[in-house]
Amino acid sequence: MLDIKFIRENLEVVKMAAVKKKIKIDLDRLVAVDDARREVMTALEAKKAEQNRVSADIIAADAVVKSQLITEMQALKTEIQADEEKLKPLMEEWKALMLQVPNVPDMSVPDGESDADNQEVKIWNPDGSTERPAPLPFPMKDHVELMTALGMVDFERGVKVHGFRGYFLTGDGARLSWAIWNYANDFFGAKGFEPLLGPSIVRKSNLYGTGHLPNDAEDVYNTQDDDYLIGTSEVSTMGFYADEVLEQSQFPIKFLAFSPCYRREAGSHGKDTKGLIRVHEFFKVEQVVLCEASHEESVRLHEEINRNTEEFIESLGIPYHTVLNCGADIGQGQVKKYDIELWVPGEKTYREISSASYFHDFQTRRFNIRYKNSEGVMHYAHSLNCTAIPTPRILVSLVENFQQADGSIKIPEPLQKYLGKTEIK
RNA sequence: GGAAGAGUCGCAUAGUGGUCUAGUGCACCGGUUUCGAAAACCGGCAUCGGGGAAACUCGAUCGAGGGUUCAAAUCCCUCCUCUUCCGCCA
Repeated sequence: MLDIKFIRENLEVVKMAAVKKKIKIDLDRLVAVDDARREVMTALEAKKAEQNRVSADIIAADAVVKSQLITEMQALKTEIQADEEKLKPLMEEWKALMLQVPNVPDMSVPDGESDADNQEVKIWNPDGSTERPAPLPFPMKDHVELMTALGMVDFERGVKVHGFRGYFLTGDGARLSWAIWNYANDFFGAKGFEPLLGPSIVRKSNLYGTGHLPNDAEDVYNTQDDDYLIGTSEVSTMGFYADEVLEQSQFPIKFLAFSPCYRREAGSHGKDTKGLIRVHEFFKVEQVVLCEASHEESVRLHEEINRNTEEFIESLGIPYHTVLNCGADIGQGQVKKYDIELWVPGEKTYREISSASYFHDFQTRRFNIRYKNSEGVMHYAHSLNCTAIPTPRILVSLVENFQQADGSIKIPEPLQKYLGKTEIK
């Protein structure tokens, strides 16, 4: 949500933002509706002021004058009701349009038509080279073959129980997941993140707050009670402080949230039909940050949380690159986004593992999360988030990159103590 | 799932149709006093929206949304949340 005042005063900037993000919205219509809304509101408020004034007279008046005034007010009431009826459809259209307005992307966000236009800003390899990794020096297996052979995953029974994209993690697949979660908790905990386990069934309002609704409705599961399953713990974590006034001294607030994540993956039925890359239900450890309303602070923390995840991946020794997402590949509320993508030898390409975004006050306006600064002035906080680690997707790169010629998997050093062994075979 | 009670400004509370421009206490901020502090006293102290250069002004907000009324914190309806009790349950 942007401030209507900002939209009116910077209309061309917001129009450019919509073009850059490939979002279709009629901003001239919004301004016209806002004009009409203001006009009706001004007339309505003048009538209410009159009503309030005469109300005071009615109390003091004698019986004759009183009944006369009441008759007058009955007529005024009809007019007020008529204005309110006029205002209703205007407000509905106004709100619907306001929910569509994109946040303005940062100057540094490149133009582009799709994720193919994201800019690679970094390539990292354990050996220090900055080239794409070479093929493995032996006939390699993909993660489906590897993990099935090692009893780490059971797709057949997963599909039997859940259907398309169903899976069970079994044996060392499950153990490795626990090891990753525990390692992530320690790793990010050492960076000042406070663990948070919250609801994964939430009220609709939280998805409007994060910006997942109204635009991504088809990708979200809901329940017969009109509650929704979260696609990321960002949703419930942002809701944590909804409608609250925080202290500036609390900032930056850093949560490490962990939750199951549910995504319908509508519109991607044909993609990634095998394996653990794209599933309906997964788990994710997520960095969620609230800070003071300062662009510089948002930028600083954005770089920081993205770097946190890079460091986590580096500690595991998995080749990755980082991309700066282009305008078409960043969400409605996001100002700027980096994706970290891990090398998947079986596909000879990088696959997204993490997404770091900042929103300025786009989300906190919708959630009504504010704080008083040192001068006692109320501000909306800024919000950011970045994936710490998703499972099981991380397993794909992990097992494929660490596979040995004999089909066993070497375990990265930091995970060994959490898993209790140095290899899976 | 059932029953009863409750939701008022950061906190605690008053307020059963018009004198509520929502009172009071605490907390907080400024001042007087003091060597300094405490206490006391004086003053300030919600948010959002419209108009205005500003002083200011108008409106909205008493959990949310509707309704009754000339007029609603107050009456009615629906919903949400919390508390207590019963039932069920990990």
